[in-house]
Amino acid sequence: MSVAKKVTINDVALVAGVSVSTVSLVLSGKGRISPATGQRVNEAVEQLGFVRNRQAASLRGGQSGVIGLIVRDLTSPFYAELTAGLTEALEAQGRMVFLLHGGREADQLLSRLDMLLTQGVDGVIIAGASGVGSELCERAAQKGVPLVFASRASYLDEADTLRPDNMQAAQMLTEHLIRRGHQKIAWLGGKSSSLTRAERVGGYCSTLIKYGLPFHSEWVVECESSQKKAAEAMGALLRSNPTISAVICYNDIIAMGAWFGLIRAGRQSGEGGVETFFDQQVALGAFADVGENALDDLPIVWATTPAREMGYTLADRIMQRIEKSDVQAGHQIVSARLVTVK
Amino acid sequence: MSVAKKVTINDVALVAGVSVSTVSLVLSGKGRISPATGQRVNEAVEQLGFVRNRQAASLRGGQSGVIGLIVRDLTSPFYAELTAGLTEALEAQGRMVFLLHGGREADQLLSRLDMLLTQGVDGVIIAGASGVGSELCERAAQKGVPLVFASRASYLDEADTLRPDNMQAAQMLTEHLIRRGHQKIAWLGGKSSSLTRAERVGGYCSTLIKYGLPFHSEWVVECESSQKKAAEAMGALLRSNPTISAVICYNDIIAMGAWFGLIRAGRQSGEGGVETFFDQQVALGAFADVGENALDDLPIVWATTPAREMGYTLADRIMQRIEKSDVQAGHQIVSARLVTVK
DNA sequence: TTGAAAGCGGTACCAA
DNA sequence: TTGGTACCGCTTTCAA
Repeated sequence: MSVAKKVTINDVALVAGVSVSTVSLVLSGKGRISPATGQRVNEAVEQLGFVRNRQAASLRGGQSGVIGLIVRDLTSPFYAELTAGLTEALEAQGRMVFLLHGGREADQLLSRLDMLLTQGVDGVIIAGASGVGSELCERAAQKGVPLVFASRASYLDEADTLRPDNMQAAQMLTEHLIRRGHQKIAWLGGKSSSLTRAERVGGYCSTLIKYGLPFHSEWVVECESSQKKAAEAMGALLRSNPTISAVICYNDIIAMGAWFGLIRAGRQSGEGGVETFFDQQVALGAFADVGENALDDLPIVWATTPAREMGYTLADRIMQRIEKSDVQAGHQIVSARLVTVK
Repeated sequence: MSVAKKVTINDVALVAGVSVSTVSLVLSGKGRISPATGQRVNEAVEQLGFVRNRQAASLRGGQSGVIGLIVRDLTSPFYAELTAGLTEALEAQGRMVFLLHGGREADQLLSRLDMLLTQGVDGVIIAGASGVGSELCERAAQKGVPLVFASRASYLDEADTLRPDNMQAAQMLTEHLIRRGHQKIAWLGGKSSSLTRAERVGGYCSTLIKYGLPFHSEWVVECESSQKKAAEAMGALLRSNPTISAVICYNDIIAMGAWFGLIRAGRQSGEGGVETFFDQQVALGAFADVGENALDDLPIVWATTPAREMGYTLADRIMQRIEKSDVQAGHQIVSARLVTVK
């Protein structure tokens, strides 16, 4: 099959017996065109199988209908879900996203941004940046392209930012356990360099204090995200602090590991609250990026970050910025939900 | 900060004291330009902070440097990884990816393809399509845009396709268990409607037969991807077939569930081979989408599908198709690897 | 080696 | 309500 000669508005105009400007007007729905003409044009479009070339369209001045997205790590379920949400929302509006995976370093990010600017995007979203905002903002502003950041923790001060409410999530989780009767609640997982973790630990800590419960720094255990390591750390924690009755896990992997640790220690988790089991059994709470509905065999209370909704919200936000250039940059926070596996 | 007037090649030409054509030549490295002129132009570019508008560039005839990618489900680790690999490879060449998430229905997919064609992409990749190829191929061919499919199983006959070698993966896994001394090997998980599963079960089955081992249809258990369900199914399976000494799990969730099932049945898995444990313990093998290095606490043999490599391969393939239009469409298969957690 | 000018496919302003 | 036409930013002959 040979490549068909591309059909342009000129062809359409010719077939419809009108001028190119008329075709353009019909296409964009602007200007008042008579129904009859509109009809004729549309028929010609149909007949010729014409598809409008957006590159050319945006060249003259219009929008490209394209949003650039730079993601740090698409492999992480959180960002995958966020990306899915964003593209879904944008596609529903007939827009598209350019996907780039961003480097960690500022200049890498800058070069990615330039690629997007080069392509004439209407707006840019950077997901998972960490405190390298000002140059980027400047560059984008220079081009008149709105820039929005999305991340897991609050890094940037000066920019338009969307992020999950890690503190609230941790508070919710902690409070849930407290309501269940737990008083000695420990923390397992995450690296101390993680800002997300810092915020979560903050929420955990503040809730303990709020309820007048003890907060020991030895009860906050660092641990890399490996089941094996988590299981070991769990064992060690319980051995040195046998009275701990609940543990909050930094993520799903830690949670699985913690559970294995419990099994080995013969202290399987139960959702039953401390009053029934005294402190024989240990309850588990954990953070999850997405609805971990597959992990349904563990009696764990999950605090899920609504990554998909964040994607939707991002779509709204960037479109606002694009349409009304006077929208103030600011921070926006998305709340977590509690999910109890039954 | 006010939006700086965009700088074009005209500005550059003006500053450098040359014509726009010269600037264009310098930019694209074509035509023989004197070092001195090149120097001057580059300085002007630097000074003005000029970035070339690719839209305009591709409008005139060149390539856009953009590949369209339609993914069925970015949320699945397999496709997330594949997407990451693809964008990584493409970005390294200065190209970019348009990301769309594709619907299941043929016409949805077709409209997505049109969006991409509208934007003037150089090529299109559809990941996770299932047997709706011909119209799509036609449409793309009409526009002269190469189209490549990537999926988890072999659906399409007529198109350029890349997919993992599910059979080989299953054969490898099964053979590994057989070499370990297992003779009664069961299968757990997946829905019978899944083509991927069908291929894997085929590999499992053929290997059993090849080694003269028994193949019972009751040993092939369907199960949805839930830990709880998998644990229950595992228990039931072992109760009615106590001599089974190894189980191959359809994915990581099933594997975790299966392991819980083993624990409850007191038949924890070991990698030790049947000769040591007789059939007291049950060995576990499983398929995983990515290197599940986080799942390091279970003695499970994993067959991992190299999703990332598939992304790289896809990048190569589409670029070949773009550069040499005479490349024959065909099927390409990517092998799995065995990973033993130590 | 460099410059002038004609597009690429549309849009948008101004006339008609 | 339509048509004419000057662009958008860049590439690419064709001359100079």
